[in-house]
Order: sequence, then structure tokens, then C-alpha cells
Amino acid sequence: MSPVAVTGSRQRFIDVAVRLFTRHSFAGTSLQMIADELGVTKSAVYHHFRTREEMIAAVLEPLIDRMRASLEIAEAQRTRAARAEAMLSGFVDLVVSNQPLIPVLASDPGVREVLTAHHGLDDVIRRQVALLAGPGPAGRLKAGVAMAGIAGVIGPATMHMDHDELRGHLLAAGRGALGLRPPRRRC
Amino acid sequence: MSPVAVTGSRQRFIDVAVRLFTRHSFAGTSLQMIADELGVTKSAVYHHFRTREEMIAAVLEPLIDRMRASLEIAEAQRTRAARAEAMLSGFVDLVVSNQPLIPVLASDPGVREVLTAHHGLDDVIRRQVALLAGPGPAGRLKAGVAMAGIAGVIGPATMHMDHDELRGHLLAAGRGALGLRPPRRRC
Amino acid sequence: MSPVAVTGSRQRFIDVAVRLFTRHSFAGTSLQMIADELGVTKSAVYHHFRTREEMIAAVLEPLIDRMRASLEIAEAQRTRAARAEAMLSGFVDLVVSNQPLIPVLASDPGVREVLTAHHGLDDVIRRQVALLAGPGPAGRLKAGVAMAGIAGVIGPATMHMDHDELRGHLLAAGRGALGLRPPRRRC
Amino acid sequence: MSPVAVTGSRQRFIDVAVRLFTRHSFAGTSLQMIADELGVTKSAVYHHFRTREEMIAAVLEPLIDRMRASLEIAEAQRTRAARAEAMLSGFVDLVVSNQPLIPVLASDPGVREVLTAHHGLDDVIRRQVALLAGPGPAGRLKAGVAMAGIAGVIGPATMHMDHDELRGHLLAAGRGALGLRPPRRRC
DNA sequence: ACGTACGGGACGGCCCGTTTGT
DNA sequence: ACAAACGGGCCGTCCCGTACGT
Repeated sequence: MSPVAVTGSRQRFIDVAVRLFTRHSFAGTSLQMIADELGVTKSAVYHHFRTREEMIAAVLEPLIDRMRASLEIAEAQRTRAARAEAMLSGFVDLVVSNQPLIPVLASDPGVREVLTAHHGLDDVIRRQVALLAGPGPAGRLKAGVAMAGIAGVIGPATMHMDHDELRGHLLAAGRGALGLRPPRRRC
Repeated sequence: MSPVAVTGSRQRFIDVAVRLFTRHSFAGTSLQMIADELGVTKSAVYHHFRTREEMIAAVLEPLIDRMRASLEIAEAQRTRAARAEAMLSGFVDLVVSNQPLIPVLASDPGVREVLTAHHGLDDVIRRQVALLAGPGPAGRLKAGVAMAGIAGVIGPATMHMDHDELRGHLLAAGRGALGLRPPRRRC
Repeated sequence: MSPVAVTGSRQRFIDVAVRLFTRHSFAGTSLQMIADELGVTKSAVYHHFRTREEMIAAVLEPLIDRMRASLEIAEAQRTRAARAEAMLSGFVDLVVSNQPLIPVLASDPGVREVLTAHHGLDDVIRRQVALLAGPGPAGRLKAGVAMAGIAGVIGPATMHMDHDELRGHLLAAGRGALGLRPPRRRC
Repeated sequence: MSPVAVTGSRQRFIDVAVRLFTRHSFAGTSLQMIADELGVTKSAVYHHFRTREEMIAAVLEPLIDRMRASLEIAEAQRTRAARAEAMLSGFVDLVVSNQPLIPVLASDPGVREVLTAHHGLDDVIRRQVALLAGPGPAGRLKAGVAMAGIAGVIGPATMHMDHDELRGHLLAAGRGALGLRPPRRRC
């Protein structure tokens, strides 16, 4: 009807879902809570998402897609150092610019299960680790520490920090965990 | 009867609780599952722990106590570098030697809530961050990355690694994230 | 469909709740009993009343509202004797015409607690006693005896008596307990 | 052993039972609560009372026995007025001197059921009403109002009043409800 | 594009009472 | 004269999902 579309009433559901997932985690958020928050009934929710899994997918899929895109850019680099650096900074960028979603994705049991099943989340993670990791199990371990650390530190305390500053510190910490040297900037 | 003492039947409940919490997380483990695993009824569980909170407390309190002890040792060091180093290596030690409990403590929403309420978990964490952190918000951020990274990387993949090796790599990654130099060993 | 309107299916729940509360008291009536009586499941009950407190409130609130209305009429009288007389006869009217609800309201521990919390029941009672009572603790005591007596005598034995007759006897007993003279009827 | 008996440890159970029944009613008091209050386990309770019914009986039987005794004294009077007067004043005496037990006996659904079954409570009540009541249903009704009123007004507010004063007011209110004249005192 | 009504099932909590020891 | 351990069962709450109307 209207040319610009009314924000798609479906998007309103997603927005409040993100808010509630962030506050109470996925497992702690019932469809009833989402409906109540919007002042509608559960039926309205079910009209847009036929199951709970569809909800969490709708909320997190954009993020996963952006992760995959960033991942493919990194994989296209020529040297191993450049690939790791691109991977790391791309990851930090996504984390910083999607802070509310990060704890939902990272710290919720059951979310991983749903997402890995039909959306290839674990494939993405495997390739991320592969790019970041040096050789051997020690490399994968440090890559894991870096990613878990960067994602795990996100929370209420980081939500109000300046994005650029936050990005800088996370990059530095990640490089440190990985044992990488900071790259020379365009000189 | 049995010469070695019956281990207190209560301990049997804690043991299977740890196993199930590790496998399915706290929120994903019902009292019924614990009862079934032991071949008893929920009532038997209720006899030992009258609420779910009591269960998780009984499971994690020993770990928190050890954390506090390790923390106090670190706080007693004289130089700031020594305090940070003692804190980090004590933390890594505890993580490595209590791997099954770490994901339960770290990755489960609601567990934190219960533990911070009546057991001073957040006080412990605050003091840990204070010891690890350099000045300013950047310092606390890096301390958070280090701790979240070390705790967050624990999982099925690390469970079968050699403890000493694992400890070494985690220490290295933690020092890197914090920007610390490895200390000179008694020479 | 049906011309008379479907009575709102919610009202059907209230009706059987009243029946069962009258028969087994509030505390002695489980949601399961209500559901069984209607041939539905507990979920259906939950759909209309999310807690037991909501049920008892839905059942008794109309009565409390009528009590408040009758109370305010009595408070508007000019002489103290007229206020007491209006209060007493209004109370008796309500008791007689709501006999099934009276034991539920009066004789059930826990009901009072729920109703006083969010529905001002104790405020109503206090004002009722104030209207009935002469000065001093002795006055409040007699008012308490009168009200407790009138409400407490309701039961299976009174349920089948003629309403006008019942009303007359209760009024007489109440006046006696209070030490009031019967008012002269406009002659 | 000791000749005077150590208050009979059984009596300690009864004492706390009375306290808890008064505070939470019979139905709202679990064996566990009684055991906890005494710092023992439920087994200790079960050692003295094989079932919950035995507890409430042990608590209230003395009162019922005293009621029966007072009742038989009243029944032995020669005139109907003397019988009613003796009944009423005996009832008031018992109510005043056993205030904590009155709400337990009067206002708890299920208590009556237990007590009438094996202890003849309803027989006592029937005879009490017969003594107090004038002829016809109206008489029984007023007797019911008087007894329910006297018993029902007992509560926290009356607990701290002077016993003699309380007795006097209750007697007056009871006589009023019954339409009795105060008896001439031995002059 | 919703609301009304409900089924089926799980969960945490708590109860009463028994068995077995000591 | 107790304690430890447990069975069996009910209760209130709350969940996800469906069927059906409009």
C-alpha cells in the first residue's frame, strides 16, 4: 500500500524481541512477554513467526550474515597476517556495532543449538577460528580466548562507551591474546 | 558398614548435578533429570536441597571459595605487577583444574544472579578486575577481555588437553590481552 | 450466534468457582477441581485467571463493592443512631442476599489477606465498625460481635430460610448485641 | 525417670503447635514448620503424633472436654432461663480463657471435620444451641449469632484486654443477641 | 492481521507419611 | 527419642502451539 512501508509491523516484533532477549536472554523470554510488551496477544506473534526458533533466527540472522560477509572479505586477503588482521578487526567492528545482540548470541545455551542447526553458525565460527589461529592446538586455543574475550566483555558496562575507543581497546586486547603485532598503517 | 564411609549421600546428588549442569547448563537441568539420573524421585532431591538455588550454590560455592582464597593471596603481593601476575596465574589454575564447572558459572544467565545475591560473587569479580586492571576504563576493559576469554574458551575441546600445556597457553593469552610482560623466573 | 449472548465464557469459570469455594472453602478448592467441574484443563483456568488470587478477587470483588456502596450510604446519614441503623440493615441485606459468598469471605484464612492487600477490604471493615461502634473499646467489641455473629451464622441451615424472615431475625440479633433500640417506623 | 516429669517433651510439641496454628491456622501449618520451630526433624513429631489429625485433636481436645463439662453443668440447672444463662456465661468463660485456641477451632475449615468425626464436637455444639435457643428456628438462629459472634470477635485486638472486662462485654453482647434479661444477682 | 479459548505437558515446590537405622 | 533418606502425589504457575473465529 504505502510506498515506504509502515516499518513493517513485523519489524516492531523483532525490535521488542531484541530488547527482551537482551534483558532476559532468549531462554528467559516467553512469547507471552513479547506479546505483553507490545500490547497484543500471542496470536499476533504467531502470525509472524510460526515458532520460537523462527524468532531467534529472525533476530540473529542479519548478524550472522554480516559475520559471513566479513569473514569472506578476510579470507580473500593474500597473506596469513593480513587475513588474521582483517578477521579480527571485522569481528571487533561487528561486536561493537551490535552490542545488544552479542550476549544473546554468545551466552545463551540453546541459541547456539538452534542457529547451528539450520543457519551454519558453527561453520562460520570454525572458519573464523581457522583464520585467526596459528598452527596447532595452541593457535586455536588463543583464537578462542580472543573471540570469547571480545564477545564476553560486552555488557552494560560497555554499552555507553565511545564506539571508536571501544573498538581500539578490543583490537589491542585481541591482538595481545593472539600474539600479533599491530600492522603498519598505510605508509 | 562400608569401611571408607558412605561419602554422604548428599555428595552423590552434587556429583550428578555437576555432570548434568555441565552438559545441559543450569537452566536446562530440571530436578526431575537429576532424580532420574540417580534413580530416585524429586522428593529425594528436595530432601537435600529445598530449592534450586541451594543446588547451584552447593555446586559452585567451593569454587567461589577457592577463588576468594586465591584472590587474597594475590592481594597480599607487594608490587602491582606481582599482584596482577599472581591473580592471573591463580585464576588460570582454578579454571584449568575445574573445567567442568567453568561453563556453568560463566555462561549461564541466572546463575550469576543467584550467586551474586547471597554469596558475594560479584564482590570477588570486582576485586579480581581491580587487581588485573591498569588505570582507567581501558584497563578494566582489558581485564574483562582476559577473564572472559580464559573462562569462555573452556569447553569440550579443552577438556582433554594436557593441564600444564593448557595452563601455559592460557597464561600467555591472558598476559597478551592485558599487555603484560612475562615475569622473569627466579634467576 | 446464540441470541442471548454467550455470558462470556469467563463468567462460567466464576460461577463454578463460587460453587466450589462455598462447598470446600477457598483453600480447599484446587484449580484442578474447578477445571474438572467444567470438563476442561487447568490451562483453561489459567487463560482466564493467571493466579489464584485473581480468582478469589473476581469472585468476591462485586460483594466488596456492594459493601462499600452500602457503607457510603450509611455514612451519609445525619445522626449517629441513623448511621448505625443504616449500616446494620445494609450489612444484613448484603449478607442475606449473598449467602453462598459469606462463609468464603468470612471463614477462610488467607482470603482476608489477599483481599485486604489490594482491594481495601480492611478499610471497609474498619469503617463499618466505626459506624456501628459506640465509644471506647467496648463499643468496637460489640460491633465486632454483631458483625461476626451475623456473618458467622450463615451456613447450610440458613440457606433455605425465607429471606425476609431471616433478615428480620438477624437485624434483631444484631441490634441486641449492639444494645440498640429498634427505630420507630414512620408512624 | 524424674518423678515430676520434665514438662513431658510431648507438651513442648503441643505448645508450639498452638502458637503456629494460631498464627497460620491449622491447614496452613505443616509438620515441617512445627519441627523447624523446635529445631528437630519431622520424625520427632511423628514419634509423638502418628498423624496430623492426632495433633489437632491433642491441641483442641482439652478445650472440647472443658466445653462438655461446662455444658453439663448448664444442663443440670432447673429453669430454662438458668440453663441459658449458665450456658452463655460458661461459654464466655472458656472463650476468654482460651483465646489463642478459639480462632483455630472456629475459623478453620477441616478442623471441624476432624473434630466432629471422632470427638463429638458437633454433638456438643448441638446441645449448646439447644440450651441457648428459644423455640423455633428463630431461636436457633439467634443462638447461632450469639455464639458465632462471641467466638468470631476473638483476635489480636482482644488478646490484650483485661479478662474480666472482656468477659463482661461479651456476656452483655451475647445476652443482647439472644434477647435475654440480665439475671438478678443474689440479693 | 489479529483475538478467544483451550490442550498437553513440564517445572519447582511442598506436603504427609513410611522405612530403616542408632 | 530421635535422624536420615525417600516415595508418591498434588498444587500453582507457566510454557508452546493449535483451532477457530472475524
